[in-house]
Amino acid sequence: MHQEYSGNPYRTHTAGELRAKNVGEHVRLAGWVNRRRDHGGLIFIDVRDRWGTTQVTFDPESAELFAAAESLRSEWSISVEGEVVRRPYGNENPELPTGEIEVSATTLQTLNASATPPFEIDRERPVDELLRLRYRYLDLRRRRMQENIIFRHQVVKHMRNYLSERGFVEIETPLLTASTPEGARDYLVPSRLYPGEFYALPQSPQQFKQLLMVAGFERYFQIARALRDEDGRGDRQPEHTQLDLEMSYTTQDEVLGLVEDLYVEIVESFTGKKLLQKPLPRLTYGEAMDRFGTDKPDIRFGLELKDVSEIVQESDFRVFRGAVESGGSVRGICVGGLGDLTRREIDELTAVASAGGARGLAYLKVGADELSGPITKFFSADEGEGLKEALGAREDDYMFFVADKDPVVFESLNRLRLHMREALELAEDGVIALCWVTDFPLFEWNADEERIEPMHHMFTMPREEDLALLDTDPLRVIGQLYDLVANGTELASGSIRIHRPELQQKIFSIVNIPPEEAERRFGAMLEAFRYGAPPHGGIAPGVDRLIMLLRDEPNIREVMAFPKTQAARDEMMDAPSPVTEEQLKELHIKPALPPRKES
RNA sequence: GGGGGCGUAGUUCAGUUGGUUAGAACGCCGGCCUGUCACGCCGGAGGCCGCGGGUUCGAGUCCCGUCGCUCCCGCCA
Repeated sequence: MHQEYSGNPYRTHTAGELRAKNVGEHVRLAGWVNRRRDHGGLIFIDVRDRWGTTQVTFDPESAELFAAAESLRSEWSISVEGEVVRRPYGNENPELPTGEIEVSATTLQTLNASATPPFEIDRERPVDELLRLRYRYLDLRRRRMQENIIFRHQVVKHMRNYLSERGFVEIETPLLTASTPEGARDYLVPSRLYPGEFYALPQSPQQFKQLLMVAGFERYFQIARALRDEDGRGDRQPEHTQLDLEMSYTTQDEVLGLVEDLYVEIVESFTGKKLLQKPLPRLTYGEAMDRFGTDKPDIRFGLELKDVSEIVQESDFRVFRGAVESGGSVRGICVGGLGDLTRREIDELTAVASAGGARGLAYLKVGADELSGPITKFFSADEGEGLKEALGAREDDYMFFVADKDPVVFESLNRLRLHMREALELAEDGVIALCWVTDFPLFEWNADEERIEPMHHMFTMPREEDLALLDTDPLRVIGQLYDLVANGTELASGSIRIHRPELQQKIFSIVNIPPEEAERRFGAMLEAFRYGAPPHGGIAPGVDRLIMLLRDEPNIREVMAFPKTQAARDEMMDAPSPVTEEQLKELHIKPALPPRKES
């Protein structure tokens, strides 16, 4: 793509576009000195800008120009003028799109010298994270980061176009809003005009987008920042970006179809990756748990869970029998290709399962005729055959079992399954397995606090056919909830919302929020619903995680321009940082602790 | 809040059983070089071994503490 630079004093072309057809043209390039190769009587400078690099040559005919070229150093900002010439025969560089030509310099302008960079910009080599973040503007100059950030722009632009074409309106919602505790910890902003009171930065624009449906925009979206004051992870930052969207008079199928088409388009037109399956498979929550032990299944590989409770409920193995008798289950997965596991390896796998809560990991190895392993003796021949058949086990396979309450069994076998994915490299590179998980329970039981909690949030509409259950057995109510999952990570989460105030009130009472509190926290929404709020629903796909997935980046920092450290610091701007006493005074704040010592 | 890994030259790292002058590569500086593109060759500078304490005749190395980065658990609707 050639942009028009007429009248631009710095450049007539970018450093990525010149080809053999430009030979003979007089051009001007602007960019950084990527590399200088000084041959004494001939100097090569690679000029780098966002679009590529072009080799510029300086010969000693003009002593002044040549001397100027000799003084150039890495990362100096220059503008250079000259003639596009074909490289001498045999000196083309096929690695470079501009490798057939070079620019023979006639004038050189140093726009700005550069200090020696703290790390090498032109080399893909690991650099300490802290250093990268402290000099993020230099880190971002590196090819990989340039590509990631530009790729991100293209995907987001596609999202904007896709939704705009379909009648969606992009609307900004406030950053300064009210705290609604529950869920993640809020970032708080003290108010100057209201002593002792605080704004909160939004964890999501949830209430605003529902209010926009009441306001009649019908189709809303926003590339929205979501902020949460929780500890970081490789895929979690204090602020992340969501494609937040909401529709009126819609259904679950419509929302799923809209997002599915968008994501299939994105994967197919922006990457060389293969979608495992399309249309995207839809699993109910129950099915996902039964088959994979998680509501975020990685369906790129098998090793599915099988319930063997019935087979072992009368076996001599007390651990299994007891689990079934006390209302839990015994489930297993069958794994091939492990060879003969050592005691130590078994211990490692047991530790993996234990991390999920299991008190142990039982296993049987399948031989030609018989089973082996420490628990073999507890099972009759019929039971052994039953287990093999249930798990589809063949000779040399290992069958692993966990017996406990269902949540523990699921979590432990899920972890074991994911461990096997890494250990046996079961997930094929370049394949993206997108799937929908639907029909989540509306509520879950919080055993610690002995109360009912919303699984997603309290604005989720129950399934029509389950409305009656709200009064009798709320834990059995299925919500119109859906998640988009890719290779085992959650990419999006959404629901059809409640739009009638009396139903919303009922939900509040089930999760034990008294009317006064509901009024205080969600008053605006309850009030709004009284004015003919239309049925509506939406979803909020995470942008950062999507880009990570598409770019094969292992960390969310690689797809964000200015991320924070794991300890939530901005090392470049030095935030958070102390403020003046005046500022605090204006905000009516007195720190209870002395400020952090400078290190 | 808890657990693991890491912290040595500007950068990425090596550094043996605790041993005398702490190394390499890249980068940087100087010199030479007219076809390189990770240019080459010669020379040079560059170290609070994260910080503090301890053990020892002697600590980059062992011990305690602390700070930072990172990965994970908790947490994250």
